[in-house]
Amino acid sequence: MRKTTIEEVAALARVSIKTVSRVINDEPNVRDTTRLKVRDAIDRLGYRPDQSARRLAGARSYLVGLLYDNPSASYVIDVQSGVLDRCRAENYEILINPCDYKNHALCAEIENLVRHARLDGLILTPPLSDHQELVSMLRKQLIPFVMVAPPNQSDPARSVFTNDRDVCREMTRYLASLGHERIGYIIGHPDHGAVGARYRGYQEGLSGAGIRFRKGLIGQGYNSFISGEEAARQLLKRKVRPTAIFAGNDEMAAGAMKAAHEMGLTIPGDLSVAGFDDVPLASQIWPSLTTIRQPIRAMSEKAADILLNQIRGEPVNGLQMIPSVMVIRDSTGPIGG
Amino acid sequence: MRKTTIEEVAALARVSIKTVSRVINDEPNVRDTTRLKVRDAIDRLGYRPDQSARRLAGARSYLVGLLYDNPSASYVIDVQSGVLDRCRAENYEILINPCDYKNHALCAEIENLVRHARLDGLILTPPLSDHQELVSMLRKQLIPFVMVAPPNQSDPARSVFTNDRDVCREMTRYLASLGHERIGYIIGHPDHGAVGARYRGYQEGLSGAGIRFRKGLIGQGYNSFISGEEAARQLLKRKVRPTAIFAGNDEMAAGAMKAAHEMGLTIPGDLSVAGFDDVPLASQIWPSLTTIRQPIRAMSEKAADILLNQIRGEPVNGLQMIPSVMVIRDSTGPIGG
DNA sequence: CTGAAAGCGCTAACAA
DNA sequence: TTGTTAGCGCTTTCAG
Repeated sequence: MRKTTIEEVAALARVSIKTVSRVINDEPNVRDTTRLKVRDAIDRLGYRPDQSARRLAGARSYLVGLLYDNPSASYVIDVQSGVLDRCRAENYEILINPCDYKNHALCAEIENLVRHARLDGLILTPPLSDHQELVSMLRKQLIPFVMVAPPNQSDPARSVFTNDRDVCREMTRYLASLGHERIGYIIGHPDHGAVGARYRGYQEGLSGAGIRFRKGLIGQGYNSFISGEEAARQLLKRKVRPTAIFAGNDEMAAGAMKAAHEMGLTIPGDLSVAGFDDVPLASQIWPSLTTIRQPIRAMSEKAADILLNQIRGEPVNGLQMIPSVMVIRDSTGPIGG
Repeated sequence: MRKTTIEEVAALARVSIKTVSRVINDEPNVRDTTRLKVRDAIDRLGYRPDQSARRLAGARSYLVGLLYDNPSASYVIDVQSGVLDRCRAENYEILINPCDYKNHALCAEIENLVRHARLDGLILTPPLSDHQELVSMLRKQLIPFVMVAPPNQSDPARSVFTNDRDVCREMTRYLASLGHERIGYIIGHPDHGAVGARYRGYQEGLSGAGIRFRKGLIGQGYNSFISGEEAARQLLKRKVRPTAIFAGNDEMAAGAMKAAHEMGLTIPGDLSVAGFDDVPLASQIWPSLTTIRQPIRAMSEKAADILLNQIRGEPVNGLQMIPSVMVIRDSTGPIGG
């Protein structure tokens, strides 16, 4: 069974192929009755336009690139499925493209990729959304793009945010409400844009609860398990050790838990631990991790929406913010509990 | 800067476009000197053929589909990156396609996908490699495909294996060598083909160590954390409880660890636990999990190789087996240790 | 509002 | 061993 082509649709609908093309592309200047007739023929034949032919003939490629350099597999999978859903629904394909954000030639490579694969647009996820050089290049080249969780709100029309800061403030206050006063914090990788917002949320949470900020309770991590473990070990070795540790992501929180275990501390009895992201790990360690669920899938769907609109030249509505929510599990509890 | 086309290459090399086409496609019947001349022109111009045009004109699409329905994000990401590497190197693109293996219309959908996207071939990962209906459909339709870790060796030319059974035997004997005699086993999801081989390896390991197989030490899981937790809880409630538990994957092993912790058992003091896969979780829980590292990336690269060869009609060499290896960490130790 | 004709950049026959 | 000529299925002019 051969694929049905635009000609067969045109024949069945008794119009020219150009009219069919107009209908396919939602172009104006087609009488409603004609449009209906064509739509009907399309349905009856199960016709779907050939992407290669459209790409070759037209200006658009119906292809968007998805750029990522994220060590968290579950993050990437969530982003992919969100974007896939949206794009397939609109007959766009996605080109997944793992990157190395430290690669000095990254900009050139991406520019090349866009040109060669004729990408209609790009979706950037952290830490690529934080890559200033890349972002300015795209702006300069007028390449449509959208950023998931960029570090600031300077380009809201091309961004999807979550409320890192608010929810971190909330988490800190929650820990305080359990009686904790020495609440440590492990900062994430400095190259990661959301890191600042989360840290600020923590600080605000402290002051909101009337707790003094202490530099000595802050550790620097790099988003990895091992970095969290090391940072926590330092914090826990102090004379006045924290009774709670809030880490900038779940991997570091898990590392902190390991450090605590190895030092003979029980969780949450001697130490409460909280993370951020709600990766699968969070519910698979013991005790299960109190954390913050980031709406990754919803954010990526929204990002795809924005990008497709942008590509079509349609207006993009206001600030896109999808809230993260706290998930309280077993790794946090009342002080001395 | 417009993209350079085959015509410009032909002009520079002073040959016809057909000759350039022959060189691009590694076709025979081109004099070596001509081939060199053309290659040189291609390099000088930085020419790369337009995929859409090739797809439209030719029989091949330079597109392969990657099918998966796997809850483990790290597994999928590893497969993707292995396949991507190989395919991009050969100028093939991949179409990632999450599936639902329980969907009754799956076969029809895949058939449709192949036809509509004009896929040159398909890579199946578990549990899709175990989907008999799908596999026979592909065979019948003469659609090139390759299976990662299929349930049996009935079609070695289209398969990449690992030595599940051998390495599970080895792990079981390792546990026995630590003094364990009551070694429990949690079976994975029955729909998953590798499950049988792993279980058999366990049984062989027992008899190899001179330990009697006891039905009462076997639990049925479904590859998920929670199923492992429940199965382990049953096993540990028995009057003569196991001193070691070997689970068919890491998630279930983590679930078993949770059950043990909640029952007040220490690991590995009271209970040794081992898993399979070496997902990131394995090194991020406490104590870190003794497990078996599956060479997912290497297997998928090999799978891509096999598929591309098959597509080109080149011969496929013998049985492809890439061994898994044991990774001993802290969740296993001498009995009563 | 609709249609005819000219490509997009390449591969597939077929000729030479 | 090489070149010529038709398309592949669609979008884009440009004319009606």
